Amino acid sequence: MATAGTSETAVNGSRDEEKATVSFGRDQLKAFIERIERLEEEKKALGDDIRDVYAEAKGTGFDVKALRAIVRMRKQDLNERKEQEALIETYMHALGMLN
Amino acid sequence: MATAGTSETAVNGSRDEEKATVSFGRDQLKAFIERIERLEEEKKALGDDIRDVYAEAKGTGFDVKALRAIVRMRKQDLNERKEQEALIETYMHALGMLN
Amino acid sequence: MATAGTSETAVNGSRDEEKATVSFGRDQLKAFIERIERLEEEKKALGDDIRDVYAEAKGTGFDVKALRAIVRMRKQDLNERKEQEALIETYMHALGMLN
Amino acid sequence: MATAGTSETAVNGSRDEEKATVSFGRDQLKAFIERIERLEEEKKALGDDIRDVYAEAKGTGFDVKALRAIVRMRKQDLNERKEQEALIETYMHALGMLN
DNA sequence: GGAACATCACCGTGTC
DNA sequence: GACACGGTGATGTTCC
Repeated sequence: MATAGTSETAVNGSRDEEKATVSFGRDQLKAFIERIERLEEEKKALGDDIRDVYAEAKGTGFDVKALRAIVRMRKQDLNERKEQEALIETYMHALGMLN
Repeated sequence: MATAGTSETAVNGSRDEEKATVSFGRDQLKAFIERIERLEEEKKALGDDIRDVYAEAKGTGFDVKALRAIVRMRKQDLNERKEQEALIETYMHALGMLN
Repeated sequence: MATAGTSETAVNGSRDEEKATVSFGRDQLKAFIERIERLEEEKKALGDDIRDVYAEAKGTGFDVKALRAIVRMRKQDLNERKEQEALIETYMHALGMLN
Repeated sequence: MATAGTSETAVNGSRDEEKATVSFGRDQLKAFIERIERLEEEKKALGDDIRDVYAEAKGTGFDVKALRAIVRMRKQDLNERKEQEALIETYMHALGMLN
């Protein structure tokens, strides 16, 4: 199949058909771009909301960095977390940072 | 102000008040965490939607990498315009034309 | 003192003096910019070197994420680290993530 | 491949070989950490140098914010040029003019 | 599974 | 000295 949005000359087909195809490709492209941009705006808005919540929590005395750590850990699988911590301990031990 | 979530003994106030404060801190913490997690879920869902749109566009023959480039550039253009404006402000300030 | 690089007309002084001042300002600006850019290049190069070392370590079987954690911890003051961890534990406890 | 730093028992090989391997792992780990820390020190020193240059420029009357803006823009110009070239490649690819 | 890319969090700096 | 911003580094994701 031809790549959408390209302007390679069709071997067969009338000029009108080609024009219609190209136009359609352009409209389609525009539609996709707009859908994406719309979604990204909403996504950004949510990101801003999250920032605001952290800010609000900070305003009531919570430590943002620690909050983020909590959220991160809750997202993480328990086993993963333990494995990672064990590995770090191993390295620390090798470096004499423990004991 | 004291850091929320710590349990240092208040100089004044009954034990009950303290308990209530700690409990309230806990509830507040839960509330913040849950709000954040809720928002992050929605954000993730939007990310997935965006993915889907790209996938759909790809399915109709568009080149995803090029699409991403277009979206990126349109975003950069906006940013740059804002940056330019901010820069003009800065220069005007440096030249003593503001303030 | 006048702001360097600005072109406000000096109240006293010949046009030649002014021209010389402006030129000097320009040269000086150029010099500063170049010094900064030179230093930033070197800084970037070191950043790249660090990346390379991590990559090499990874190539010999080390876990990069854990290595980074180690480096971070060695940089951090011991007390700081403990405080942060204690705070996180407090939050985790409040959320029933411990016990 | 086994993760470096773990101490899983080798299926073959004497205990001595294993010990040697572990020790080597430790030495290797130390070496990597130290290389990284050394590089980070140098990097930090350069960061300090840059700060000093800005401070010096400020001392001779330049507006630091404006200076930073200039440096930033010059960097962006470079990046953009590279981005443009990459973009052209992408488009050519999308149009089937490459490959 | 590795490389490139986009996003995100952290930190240093400047400001008020 | 707290807040805001910009720069930088790290993480997670996508593509090959």
